[in-house]
Amino acid sequence: MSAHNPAELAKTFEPAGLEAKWYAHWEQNNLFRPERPDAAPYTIVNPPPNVTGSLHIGHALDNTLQDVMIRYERLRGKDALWVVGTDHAGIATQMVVERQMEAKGDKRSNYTRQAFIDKVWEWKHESGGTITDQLRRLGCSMDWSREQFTMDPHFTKAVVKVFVELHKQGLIYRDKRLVNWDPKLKTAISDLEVETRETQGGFWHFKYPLADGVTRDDGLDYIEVATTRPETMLADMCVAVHPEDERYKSVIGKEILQPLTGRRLRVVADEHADPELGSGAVKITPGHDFNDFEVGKRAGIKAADMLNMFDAEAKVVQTADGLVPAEFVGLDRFDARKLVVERMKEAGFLIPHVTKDKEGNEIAADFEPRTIQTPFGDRGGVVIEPWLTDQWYVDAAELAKAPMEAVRSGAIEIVPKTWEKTFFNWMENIQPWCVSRQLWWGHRIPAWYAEDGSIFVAESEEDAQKLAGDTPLTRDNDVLDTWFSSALWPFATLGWPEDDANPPSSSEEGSEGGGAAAGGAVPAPSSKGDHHPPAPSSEEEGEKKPSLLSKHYPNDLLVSGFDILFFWDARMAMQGLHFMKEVPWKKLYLHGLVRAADGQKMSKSKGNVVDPLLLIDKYGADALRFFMCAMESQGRDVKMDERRVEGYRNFATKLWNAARFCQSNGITGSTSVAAPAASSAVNKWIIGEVVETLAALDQAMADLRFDAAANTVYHFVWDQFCDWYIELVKGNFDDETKAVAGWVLDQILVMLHPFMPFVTEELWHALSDPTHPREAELIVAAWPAPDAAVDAAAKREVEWLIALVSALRTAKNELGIAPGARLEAYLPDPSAATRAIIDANPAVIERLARLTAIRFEAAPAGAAMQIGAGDANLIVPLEGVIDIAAEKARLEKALATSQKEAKSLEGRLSNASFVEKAKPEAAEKARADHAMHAAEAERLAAALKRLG
RNA sequence: GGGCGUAUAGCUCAGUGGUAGAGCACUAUGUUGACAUCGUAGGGGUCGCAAGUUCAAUCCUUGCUACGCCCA
Repeated sequence: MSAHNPAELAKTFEPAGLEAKWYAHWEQNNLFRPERPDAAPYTIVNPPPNVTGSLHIGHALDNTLQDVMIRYERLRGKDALWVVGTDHAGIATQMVVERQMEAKGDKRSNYTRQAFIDKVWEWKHESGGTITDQLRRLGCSMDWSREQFTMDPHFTKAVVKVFVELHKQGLIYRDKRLVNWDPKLKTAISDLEVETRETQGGFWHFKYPLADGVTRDDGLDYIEVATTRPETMLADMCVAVHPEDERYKSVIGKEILQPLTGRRLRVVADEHADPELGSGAVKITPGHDFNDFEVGKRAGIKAADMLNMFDAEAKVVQTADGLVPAEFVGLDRFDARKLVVERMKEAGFLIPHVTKDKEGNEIAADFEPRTIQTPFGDRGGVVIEPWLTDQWYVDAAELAKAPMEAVRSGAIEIVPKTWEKTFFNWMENIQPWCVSRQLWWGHRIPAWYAEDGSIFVAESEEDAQKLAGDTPLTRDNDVLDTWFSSALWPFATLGWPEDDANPPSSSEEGSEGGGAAAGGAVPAPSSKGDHHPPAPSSEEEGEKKPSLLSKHYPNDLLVSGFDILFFWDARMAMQGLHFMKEVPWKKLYLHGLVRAADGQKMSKSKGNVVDPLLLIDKYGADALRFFMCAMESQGRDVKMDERRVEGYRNFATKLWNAARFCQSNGITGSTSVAAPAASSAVNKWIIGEVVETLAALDQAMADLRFDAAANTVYHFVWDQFCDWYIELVKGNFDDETKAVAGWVLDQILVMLHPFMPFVTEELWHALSDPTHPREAELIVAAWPAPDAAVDAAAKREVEWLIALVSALRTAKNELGIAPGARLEAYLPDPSAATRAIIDANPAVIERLARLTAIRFEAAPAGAAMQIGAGDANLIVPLEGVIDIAAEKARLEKALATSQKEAKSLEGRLSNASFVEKAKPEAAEKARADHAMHAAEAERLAAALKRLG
């Protein structure tokens, strides 16, 4: 059915051309999601990349793993849906557009809100598709016909509904509290968006004089306080001491006269003050410090009364009591810090930090140097200012209950399991989630305010107005945290809240590209084999199809980096369970980071980023994908190793050449899913190897062991099929062998397809039998169902031949005999089985073992080498050919090895407690191994003796 | 300070209660009806350190050391 004629394969495998060709073919023919209404669903939603983003190496890992799963399940006959889309990424996108404006000397404030938003949409239409094109280059088989965007109208509807519902349930509320304020971006951010970094700062000590002539028990008329942020003293409201601290007990309740502002600060007792730390007394600025906020509240100060000394850019403003000296107003926070210290020092209230130099002289400094844990905004990169504002909060602790239960009960399985602890640790200590952002780009909060300050939350302005009566309303200016909307991804992308079978899509091309494309009658492979998972019983004619949402929610799997476990995964679990009453996905697979070759985190500033697109250009997408899978063992970061990518490109070439060789021998693709009938041992053997490989592969996939899966196929293709099967059958392409080889090659292509989709699809068509063309593209072919068993006798036979050939090659190599030298062997008294093998395989013995004959009689006297294979010991006369000393050395070395092994096992077997306590199978194996090594040693000793 | 993870061949990594494997690199070599992006053969590891459990520990337990990550 392919338009691509099977033609003779080119001598070299060139990935670039065939990648573009096949991707376009798949997408145009709707093969990423063929119509399979009756098949069991399999669903993954893609972590939506930022619309501003471009493909980085982490995306390559994350999406490769998902594509492998989707292609695997599609091949297994499922209705595999991989939802794709992009995230509107509030801050990031707004920053990109603002930066563009800045470059033109323009700025956001030159525009109305709506005009700016129009500009962002303009940008999105022009440049927002970069990453989706790049995902295509990686070969990702997403359902592009339903591409989503978190600012799509249907998505907005879902976001609004969620907000209104949660508000109704009291799970979203407005509160005045300290938030993490980013003074550069001028917005609140959530605690997760704050990055704590160590900075070099200082610890300043000050005298805070007691007011009204009060003195402490020790006679001092001041309290010493220390701070890392002296500027905040402009908004100090009290001084806290520990209630049990004897030094200060007598002054609790008395007042301090703050030297700079002249504000009277009460001395309060609070356990937050640590007597062991510094002087044991702390100045309290409830409006600008999270700890102080709590102390202030305990001291009876209401949030509304807490003094604020900063504006949105963290410049000093006058406090409500008007006590900030005029010279400070308008200063940046760091300039204010300098001036505060200066003025305090001038007034004699700075207590210098005294150290001694080498000579013992005292040196006084203004402050004690200290490493400070400083909060930075992860987007803006500036120091976060705790700021007292009204914001919207989600009661995360309440929403966290269901996800925790789901993980506990196993309804959500976290893979690898080690992440469970981290998940619980965060969920159990979760804080209210600040979801309002002071931005223009995003989902505007559906809340309206009356003039008296009362709030109306509703799905539309109309509804809000109904609630409010005829008071004029103004809408909340803020938008929601981007993660608030992406938390709805697993169900809002499937049509919630409409729950329509054909939910809206944002893709303009969607309706044309999707559906039953012309000629797209792709057979559902589930009809081809009985190994497929049972499909749900087909609907009655005319009965309504199950909706997309009901069919594909819960999703089967989510694949994400562990770095977004809290940001995204946990929040999806919260919203999914709350609104759908079911888990968003059954399994959560967390992978690590892709690190640079030296183990460092990749970052633009370090300049060590590896561009996956360049790797694709250089080695092909298949090689990069295979690398990602082969390196993805659970629980470890992937270290970038370009040479390994190269190695997997070589692997693709190897397969290519093997296919080319088969093709040139008249081998074509198979028409049967079941293995062809085979009579020869070699053919029976390779069929059995397919059966074993398939079982190992399926197990690895079930375990989500991508490394094991990739390595299983790799070794089968290279070590079994190329190195031995092809070599064993060379020169003997009878009809049975052609059929078996063609079938095996087909199984290889199918098993490898999830990992290397491009080269396998190309070969699939290249090998198509012109008289029986392929029914379908490989991407929608049937997963192997050999319907065959491992033939133990054939396996023994082929393994014996392999052992013989290997032993001969090794011996020749070690004795310096030309590998191609044709020799003659003697095997007196062969076992019946061995003799049968030899009799049945003259061609192999002649061509691979390079033996002109094996004579079942005693060898003539003279120099000879000894070749062991299984129970047989062949004597290969080498009169005049070899150096006797070399052969002796070789045998002695082998003898030593065998004796060492035998001795070690003998020691174990003669240990009474081993025999008594070891597992029977362990003892049995030890006995068998011992017998084997002992016999080998005996054989080698005899051989040595013959050499004299 | 709390939590998690990692330490196995020169490098990147698998793995198992019965004394270790892969890819790359390295050494030697190039004969057979695809493949030098290849073939053939080979060398290479007291499985971080110490103690314990066990007939037996690279694997289990504890401690230590080093590195990494997350949280406070």
